[in-house]
Amino acid sequence: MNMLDGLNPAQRVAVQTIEGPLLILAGPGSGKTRVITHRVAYLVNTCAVSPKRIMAVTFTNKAAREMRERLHGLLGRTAQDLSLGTFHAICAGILRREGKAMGLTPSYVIYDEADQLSLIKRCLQELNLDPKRYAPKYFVSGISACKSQLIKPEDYALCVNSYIEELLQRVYRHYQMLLEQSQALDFDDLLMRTYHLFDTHPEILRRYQSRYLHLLIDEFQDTNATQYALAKQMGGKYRNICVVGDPDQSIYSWRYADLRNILSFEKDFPEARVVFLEQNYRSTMNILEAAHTVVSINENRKENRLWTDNAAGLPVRIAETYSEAEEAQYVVSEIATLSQQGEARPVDCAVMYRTNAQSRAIEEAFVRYGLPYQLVGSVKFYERREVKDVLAYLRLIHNPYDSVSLMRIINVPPRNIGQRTIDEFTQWANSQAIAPYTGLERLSTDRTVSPLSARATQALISFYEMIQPLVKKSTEVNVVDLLDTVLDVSGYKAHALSFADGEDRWENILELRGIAADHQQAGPTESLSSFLEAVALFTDVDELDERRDAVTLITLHQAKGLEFPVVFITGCEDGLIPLHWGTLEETDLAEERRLLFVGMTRARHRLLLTHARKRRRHGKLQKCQVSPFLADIEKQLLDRLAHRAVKKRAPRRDQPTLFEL
DNA sequence: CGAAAGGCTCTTTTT
DNA sequence: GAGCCTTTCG
Repeated sequence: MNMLDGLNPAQRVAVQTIEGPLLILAGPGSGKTRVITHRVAYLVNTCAVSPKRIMAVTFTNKAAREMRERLHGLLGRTAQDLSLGTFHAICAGILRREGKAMGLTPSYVIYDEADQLSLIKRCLQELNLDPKRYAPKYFVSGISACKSQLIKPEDYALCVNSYIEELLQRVYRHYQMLLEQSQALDFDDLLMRTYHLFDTHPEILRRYQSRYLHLLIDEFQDTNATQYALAKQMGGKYRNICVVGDPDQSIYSWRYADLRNILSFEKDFPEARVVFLEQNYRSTMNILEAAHTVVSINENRKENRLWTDNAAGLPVRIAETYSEAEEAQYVVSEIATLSQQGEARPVDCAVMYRTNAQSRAIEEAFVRYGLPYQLVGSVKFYERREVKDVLAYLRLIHNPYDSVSLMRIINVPPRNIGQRTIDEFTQWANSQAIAPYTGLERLSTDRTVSPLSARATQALISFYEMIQPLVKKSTEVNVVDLLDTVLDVSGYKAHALSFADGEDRWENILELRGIAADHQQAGPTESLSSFLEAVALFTDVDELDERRDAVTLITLHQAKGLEFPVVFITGCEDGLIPLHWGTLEETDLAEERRLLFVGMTRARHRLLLTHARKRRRHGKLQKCQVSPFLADIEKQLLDRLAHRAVKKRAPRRDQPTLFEL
């Protein structure tokens, strides 16, 4: 099969330019995915490059999985040999194999944001800082900012300018110390520590550099400085680095993605070739024009003028509603009508919003109408209490130094280890400069060292004596058996079931058990490891099920990379799009425009933008104005529906409510 | 010492 | 409106 079939000239150049650095600027709907997969297939089939020598980096796990599936179709079994995943997943693997060189155990655990937050709180406590005065979240994001730019605590010490920065420096240093003690890495560490591993161990870097003949990075506009530095390291030998992205779709600067990466790629690699993919195959001309207007207002853009052969299509609709409830009704009734008329099935439709909080009203309307829907990532599975608890047991068993997990479950279910006991115990462990688990170990060998009452000491020792045999067992049995034993021995099963919603909790635990069952390939330790790693890096977009005939409810951010025949963007109001909150931080209007651009360009045939006059926010009813971003769109592209007209289309809810806004 | 109830604050986007 | 923390009660 010829890998160039069905590609336009620009796409062919993007596939065939395999020597040296290459920048592919790919607008929305320009066949980017096709180009990337065909490029990899071209390298393997036509240029005889071994799949083992190709690394492709995607933004989400889902994108990685889909790419592997497509490549499996083009290449067959050998697609398994490609290194394909997110930066985080790839780095997690490298550190699993090579971390020993810098004192990292292969059973290290990955801390998610909740774990980070709880560790930060512990830092504040140990540094005698009042968490009410200094928001823990501030430190989480400050540390993340540092790590995204390869700034270590000692580097940061050099550029401290204010008291709060001084505090950040101290918290950062302490936090890193605790992470190390816990043999744990946060998301940013996965990247930063891989960079430092390569930086301090040239022999390891050389191995990876020599292995990867070709490097391909997707969604390059949303990479941070650390990720770019990693790419330069790994591609340093052959310089066959191909980056794909679109500056207009950069929407993660709040996560410290750095647009400069893509804007200055040509300066960093003067020999780079640049390919523009400007033909859009996805959207109607009206949709494309309207979306372009929104983003074209931005200054300092790299103009990428999209065009399409598609028909003008329907005008973009802007509909005003009275309240968010009416907005939701309108959306649902429009979808119901389209569905009845056979114009679109529910699965063809997506409802997008800026904040997750908005999904609630929409969801209610779907329930009321009995229309099937699929909510992406709102009640996050891996954030459920019971799921986190059970995972904490497994993590602790896998890596007993993991102090966050230990603290989480030491008294869950209740086993008479109260806050006071915990505080005194931690203080004692800290004074001995040992990890909490080591402290438990010591107490059990010699309880006379205990600073606590005999009763408290006994409770701690009992906990240790429950966990320790499980640690041994974890190297002998598979994940599912281990999980079953944990649920039994710890009393967690009974604990979960004892709640009013116990059945639901147990269901979730069983679901987790099912996921664990998928990881039983290798030996016990490896499968536990791979299960915990997969779980840590999993995100909610990953579970979007395209086979169900249901409407997708999704945030604008999560919608990146997806497409739907019919798209609703709700809450197109000043304050929501663009989002602005208290006085704390400034709104990046350019990024807000890009976000709306991303949302609009997800639509193939129909695009409907809705805004409400009144909306509940922060528990208060607020008056809302239409988003200023819509003002510049030319009138002939639009079909404006005033509130009165909307009301006729959106029949009243079939159940009476107490308060009509 | 631990559990339950009430008061408090804070509300963006996610690997 | 929700989750977190503190207070109160057992």
